[in-house]
Amino acid sequence: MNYKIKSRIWIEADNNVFLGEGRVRLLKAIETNGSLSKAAKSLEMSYKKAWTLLDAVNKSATKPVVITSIGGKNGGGAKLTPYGKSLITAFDTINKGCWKYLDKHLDTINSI
Amino acid sequence: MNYKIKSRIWIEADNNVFLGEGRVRLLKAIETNGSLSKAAKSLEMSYKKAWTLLDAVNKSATKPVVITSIGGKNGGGAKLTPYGKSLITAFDTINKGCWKYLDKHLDTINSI
DNA sequence: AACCGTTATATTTGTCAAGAAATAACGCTA
DNA sequence: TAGCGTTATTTCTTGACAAATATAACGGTT
Repeated sequence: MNYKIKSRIWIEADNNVFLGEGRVRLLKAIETNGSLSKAAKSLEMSYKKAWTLLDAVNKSATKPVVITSIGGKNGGGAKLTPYGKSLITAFDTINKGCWKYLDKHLDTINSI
Repeated sequence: MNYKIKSRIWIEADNNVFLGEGRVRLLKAIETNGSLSKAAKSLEMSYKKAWTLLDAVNKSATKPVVITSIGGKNGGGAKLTPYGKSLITAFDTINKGCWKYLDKHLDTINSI
């Protein structure tokens, strides 16, 4: 049997979790749907859970990541800032690089 | 403020977690103490939790990792096999390399 | 002013995992 | 055979986290 190496990476700010895989997934869904409630639905997650995650992201970020608005033509919405989009890209790049590194070193384990 | 990137890696066998940071810490304590109960005490962990962890490791390993014995001169004990020792070393090496990789790419985040 | 689809928030309920405690089994020693 | 220090296992409790529910607030539209 062969082993597999898995990993989780996350970004902390001031000892609080700022961005992780789940939060990035949520940000991507917000970008796609333009609204927090639709994003939550698309991820089969409760609105409250999504809201709590997003709140945590916004509270620990150094610059705005998502802009939300209440009321108006379509009831409101949520939109990523350019900073938010850059964060997603950077996170994904680093994460994929990490997987690649681990894949490269898997034989260290399997050949013991 | 600067962000930090953190990570967790673990090894899976057949879709079950086999080795992670906590289990490696336990294996190291077993190596040091020669007994599971003493290892648990040194990590301020209940004996049962330690036993459950070790049981999971032994069940998903392809070769014996720890040999335990009941009764006898000193009541029994737990001892790492050479395979177990090699696993610890390999895990630590890969883990440190992963941290190094992430450190190297942290500025990607901080410079956005 | 009533309505709609949002964001925002509090409260309650349910679930699951960690922890504690108790007990059995084992094999050497004296 | 009684005692000792282990490993091994079951049962019960507790506490934290997840989920569900309810409600308020907002600002355009009709």
